[in-house]
Amino acid sequence: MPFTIATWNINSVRLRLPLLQSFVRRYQPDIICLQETKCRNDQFPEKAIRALGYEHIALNGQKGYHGVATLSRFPFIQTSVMHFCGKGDARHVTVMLDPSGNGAPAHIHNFYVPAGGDIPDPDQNEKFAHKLGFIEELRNWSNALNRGNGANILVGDLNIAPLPEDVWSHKQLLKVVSHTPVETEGLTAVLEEGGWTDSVRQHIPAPEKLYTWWSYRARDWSASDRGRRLDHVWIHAEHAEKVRGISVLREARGWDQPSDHVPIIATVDG
DNA sequence: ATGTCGTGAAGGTCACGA
Repeated sequence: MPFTIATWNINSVRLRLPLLQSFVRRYQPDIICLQETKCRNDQFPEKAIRALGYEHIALNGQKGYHGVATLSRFPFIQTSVMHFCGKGDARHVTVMLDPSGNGAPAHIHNFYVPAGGDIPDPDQNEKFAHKLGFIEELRNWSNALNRGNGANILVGDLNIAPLPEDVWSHKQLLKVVSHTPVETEGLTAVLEEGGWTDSVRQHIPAPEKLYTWWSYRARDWSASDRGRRLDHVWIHAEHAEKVRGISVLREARGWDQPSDHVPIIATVDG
């Protein structure tokens, strides 16, 4: 049986709990990977989320910033969190589950890569240095990953728009953090060396423009449409055909009190 | 392109991160 996985940078799970509830009622994903939950684990609205049908919740939160959570209708066989760049930042959680019960459990890796600040120079900007360091550690982790029998699926807000068609203007964003060559080449190296497939672009190929984030600062986000594709769904190439469909919920940017990111939903053969 | 958000600690607004 196919199952669905959503990834969504929700920009505060407590503020947007009503939005999460209406998202669930409308789309009923089996697994939801959230980023920027912005709360400690003991502040996470677990009861409300269990009431939505997600009995299994893996948390890696911290006060005020960052934070990831994976919500599931299926039980976890195992969960783990990693810390990158010698920091305690809450930017990763992996869950292992077996939706089809076929003994080949899937690993779902949920990431929130540092945004990287404004100046794209690691010598002038510690946040950009942190972002590059994080990508390097992600690459090492990905290259060393034990693949096992089941699929590995990597999702989240990677804060990098790798392709020219992943931003509203390739030329105008080459010096803007999220689309600089050192970032796009770094992320592409993680993808290629790790043997991953970019499932979103497999289903919605370039040169079609595709975005998952639009700034809050635009007067009219939809009319100006100056977006970036910062959120991703990857699967190892040998399992790529298991991803049957991808939908990027652009409409979610127009919901009341929206996140600046929209959800992506992947349908996966179990 | 500096416009808008969310959080936290104040303290009835601001600094910070995005």
